[in-house]
Amino acid sequence: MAVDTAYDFLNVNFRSEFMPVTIKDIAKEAGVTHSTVSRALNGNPRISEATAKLVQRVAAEMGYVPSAVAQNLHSRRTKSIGMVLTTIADPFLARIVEGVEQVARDAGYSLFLSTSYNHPDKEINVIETLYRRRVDAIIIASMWVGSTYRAELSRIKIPIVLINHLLEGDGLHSVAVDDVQGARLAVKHLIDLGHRRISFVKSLDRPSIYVENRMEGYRLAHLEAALPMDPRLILTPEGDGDVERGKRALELLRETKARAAFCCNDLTAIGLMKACHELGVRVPTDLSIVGFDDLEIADYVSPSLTTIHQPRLELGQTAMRMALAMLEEKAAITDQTMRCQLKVRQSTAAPGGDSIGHG
Amino acid sequence: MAVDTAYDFLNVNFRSEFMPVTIKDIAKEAGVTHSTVSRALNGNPRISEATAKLVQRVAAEMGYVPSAVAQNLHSRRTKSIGMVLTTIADPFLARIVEGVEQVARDAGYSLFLSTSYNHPDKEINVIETLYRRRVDAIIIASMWVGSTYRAELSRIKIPIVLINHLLEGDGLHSVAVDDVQGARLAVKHLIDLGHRRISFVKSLDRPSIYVENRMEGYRLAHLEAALPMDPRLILTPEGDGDVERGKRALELLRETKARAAFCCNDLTAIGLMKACHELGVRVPTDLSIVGFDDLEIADYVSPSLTTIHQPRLELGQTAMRMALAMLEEKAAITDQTMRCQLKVRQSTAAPGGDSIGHG
DNA sequence: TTGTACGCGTTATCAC
DNA sequence: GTGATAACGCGTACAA
Repeated sequence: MAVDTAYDFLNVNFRSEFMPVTIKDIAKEAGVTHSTVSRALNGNPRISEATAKLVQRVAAEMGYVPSAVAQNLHSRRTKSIGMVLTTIADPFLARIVEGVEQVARDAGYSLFLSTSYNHPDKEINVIETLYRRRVDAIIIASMWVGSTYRAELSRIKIPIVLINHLLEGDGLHSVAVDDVQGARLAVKHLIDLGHRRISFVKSLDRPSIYVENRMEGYRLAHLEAALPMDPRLILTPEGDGDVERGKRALELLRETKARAAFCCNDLTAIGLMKACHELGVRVPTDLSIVGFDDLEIADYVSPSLTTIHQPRLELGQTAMRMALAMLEEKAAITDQTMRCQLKVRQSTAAPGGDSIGHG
Repeated sequence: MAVDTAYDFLNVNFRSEFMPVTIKDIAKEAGVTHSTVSRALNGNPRISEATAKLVQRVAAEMGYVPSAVAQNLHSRRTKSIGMVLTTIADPFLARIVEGVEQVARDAGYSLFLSTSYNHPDKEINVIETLYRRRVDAIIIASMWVGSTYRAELSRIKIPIVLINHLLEGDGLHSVAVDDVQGARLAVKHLIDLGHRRISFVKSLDRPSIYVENRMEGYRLAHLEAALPMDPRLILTPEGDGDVERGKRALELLRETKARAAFCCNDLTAIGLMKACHELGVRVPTDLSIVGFDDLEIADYVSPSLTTIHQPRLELGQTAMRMALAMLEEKAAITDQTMRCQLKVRQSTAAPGGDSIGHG
């Protein structure tokens, strides 16, 4: 491997095949000092045209690539930001990451990605690791941290931005979607269609803050329409994963005589739709279904799913921009909350015919 | 901001609120040298119990977190690996990333993620950036690099693993799925069901190597069954995105009198299914459909999609293990190719009734 | 057992 | 214009 193994033991003038070229190597080759090399490569004006050219040529020939590690040590900035998520495979998060990455890259930042798998201990662990690596800021799109580890978080002396997890104070900032408004939109849509018995299908995959907020939206929509709420319409199916719970929801639904269901998220809605297909319940004729999230998949299923659009890409972009603003110590940063949008597709319609309870 | 602004101009004994604690700070506080601190914190045995305890206590009190940057500079290893993908939002890639991340994390490595958006220049750019950051290895699940930039790649003197892009020689290694075998499985399944006119729906989102291989599997399956191939059955729908092209495929299919379609990937298949639903073509009664990839979504649509399972998680895990092996300079690394599996679901059945061309 | 000195690869501040 | 030299934060031979 070594080019010069004979002098290996001297640990001098020695280059292994895998050791990157350094400015010292270039200096030796070009017959100048390493500081001259540094200047030549960084376009320092007070340097002779000749040596500049020479150094640059030698550097290119030797395939020199500067070490960001060394630069970071000096500048005390890594130009990298850490992102923690529950899991990358979550289609909801993927698009958020994309937004973060876009803005980060345009600003010259790289992205450290790590997952916590919804395990609180792992999550705080991951954050510590990111801090060791001296990322300039951390963006968290994970569920536990905010609520469980505020004390630990306050020890981390770098900007932290939480996504979809509003928290006030302590220098923690966040960007989130307005769940209440979104849910209200969804339920209002069903009410406008003429539905009067609308079920709310809860999901348990995410912490209750979501469910609570969306439930609140459900309540407000009823209030506005002066529609009474029946607690029996609030469903909490058991099962492994959102889709499975969505499937299970159909049995529960049959007993409620509801003709419309607002599901806590798209995956739950899709599970419910699948159960409908298998048991011959027609969507939307027999049952109207609304989801929440607007995953890509919502447009792929048949019938396509009416749902609440979360600006996920923008969520990520905004979070990263907020982190950048904090790094530049701009004016006071204010938490952002973004509005949702109703996407009417094919899974909702006016009620007609018999209820599924008697179908 | 500064704790001690009065001495700011001296640039000595000065700690800003955002400067992380260093071992020197601890040393000063504990009345020892920084090397003693280093030893105490790293569990060096030859150090007095008393000072060890003291240093550790002070370190904890000051909230010391070692700088990986400085450690890396010394060890010349960053314990991080870089991963480049076309886009994070691709559900196919997401699961691969998950596999990589799992193995990486268990081995104490962090993951740098960057995207190339299928833009060759951006891709080589991204790789250079990763190399500057001195990642220990690079894993590429992107399409262009291997074919277009072999010369540039050979300059990067760290282990590189390609996913789903077999390339021989030059120290480049790869792990890939056996597309030919997978496609063969898919088409054989349709033939076994009794189909004799099977369409192959191409997709253009990915480089031709995939299409070629899957086409080859299609050919082999026909050969084995002594079934003649009709070139008119090879469809290349135009459109923006796999799903859209899948939809467009239906018009083309109607002219072929085919009763079965093997789609190049799941998204194309799902587009086709959607078009079928909209135009009243029954799946699988009128048309059997097989996809390729086994995305999560394949199980969510109705009817669920018969497809070829790619071990995506394992693909990522294997790639990362291969990178680790190369880092440890184990015995010669051999490229891996993994087998696919047929997942029979609801979108395929024996042909019956009229063809969709006359429906 | 602990302190001193040096190196890791860069940048920056001095001199000359 | 260029060469020493220090510094960034940490680890570690060597000396004491």
